[in-house]
Amino acid sequence: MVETAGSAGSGTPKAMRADGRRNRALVLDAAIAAFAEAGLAVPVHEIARRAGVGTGTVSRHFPTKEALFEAIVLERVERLLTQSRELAEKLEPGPAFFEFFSVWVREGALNLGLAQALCGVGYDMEAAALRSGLDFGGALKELLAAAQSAGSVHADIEVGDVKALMAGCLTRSDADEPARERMIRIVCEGMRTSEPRT
Amino acid sequence: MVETAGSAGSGTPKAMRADGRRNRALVLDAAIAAFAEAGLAVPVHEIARRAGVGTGTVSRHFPTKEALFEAIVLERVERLLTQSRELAEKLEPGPAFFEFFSVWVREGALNLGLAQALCGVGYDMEAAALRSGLDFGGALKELLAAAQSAGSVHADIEVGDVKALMAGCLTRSDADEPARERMIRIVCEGMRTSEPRT
DNA sequence: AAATATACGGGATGGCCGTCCCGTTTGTCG
DNA sequence: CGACAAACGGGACGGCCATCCCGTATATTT
Repeated sequence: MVETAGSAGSGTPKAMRADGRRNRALVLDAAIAAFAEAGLAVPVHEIARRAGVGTGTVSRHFPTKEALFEAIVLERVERLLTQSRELAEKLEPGPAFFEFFSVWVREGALNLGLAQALCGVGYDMEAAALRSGLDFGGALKELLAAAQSAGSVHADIEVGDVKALMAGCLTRSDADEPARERMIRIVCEGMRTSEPRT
Repeated sequence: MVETAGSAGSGTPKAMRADGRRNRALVLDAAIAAFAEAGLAVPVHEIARRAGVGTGTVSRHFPTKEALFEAIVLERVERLLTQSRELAEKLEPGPAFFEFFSVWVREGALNLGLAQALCGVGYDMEAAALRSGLDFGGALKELLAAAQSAGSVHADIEVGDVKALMAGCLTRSDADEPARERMIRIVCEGMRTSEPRT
């Protein structure tokens, strides 16, 4: 299940009806599952069906399909950004950067919707995130710069390169877990200045 | 411009009218440009408009949008496969493999349609190619196996990994040429057993 | 328990797009 | 030059889908 409160946490505007909260949560859960499996392409109709509600109920809680998608994706982005901040504190710059990369790929791989958001397929996640005060690009930029200053990552690599390769590791239909790890390793080794090779 | 003949080169079934050939070529050219820019998402109407013909003319020459897309993509795939066969003869296994990878990425980067075909976005290029006797997967597999036998590429890497990473280097909206080369280098270095670093 | 606002469902609406059709035009051959 | 088939154009059709609307059902309040 998911948080049961109203959309924006600005006070309690009026107190929601109980079935309202319940259905909202049902829709969110159904949407999370549906988007994870089929990405943005899933019809709203289908989400409503899964949630066991009418399409009107979906529309009322989330005015557009994009709004629903965004609510879900941004929540996940926020969690991952928090995680990345912790990484930056606990680890050396190099490992922090590589771990950040791996975490995002692993998470995105379980979630077609997030992967599409990261790849910018039909939805500009970064812009939406920025609108909500979540600076994905900035976080990546900092970790990359630190890792480069520490000499762990080739100096000529740019943020966009990393994002694209991240997306690359996600754009795979038959991604079983070992395959994903191999791809992560390939890209990380390619970015690394020295080569430990496991 | 493009080849002006009828679809399958099996003899001359009936002799096409001159305007027929001309319009067919116009449609192909327009479609090549449109698919390269916008990928499969481009509406057939738009292709017709660009070609300066009616939508009916497009439909008549190519019964479905997919058929048109396929005609274009497979022609390019064929050329690239020929090129890859030449690489396999002229170069050592390792360099041949890396060059193959680079060539496909460079080519695909100029062509959103081809990139989508490679990534399997809404169209299974490999299956279509196989139907036409073009074995993309097989060619890649051979080059990879040879490079691995020669010890140039990590032994645990699989064909699917390479395809996915190839796709990854293509899934980038803001791909200027140096960025593309950086990504190619990153991935190739990551796959390579020893690390020359330029 | 009655009153009222809130939420529900799912059909109606409108837009987009691929494909097909048919009245009209035009190239080709005798 | 005349006749005929080939090709054209673009409107019609049908399917898909997001969004909106409104009569009905129900939670909440007094």
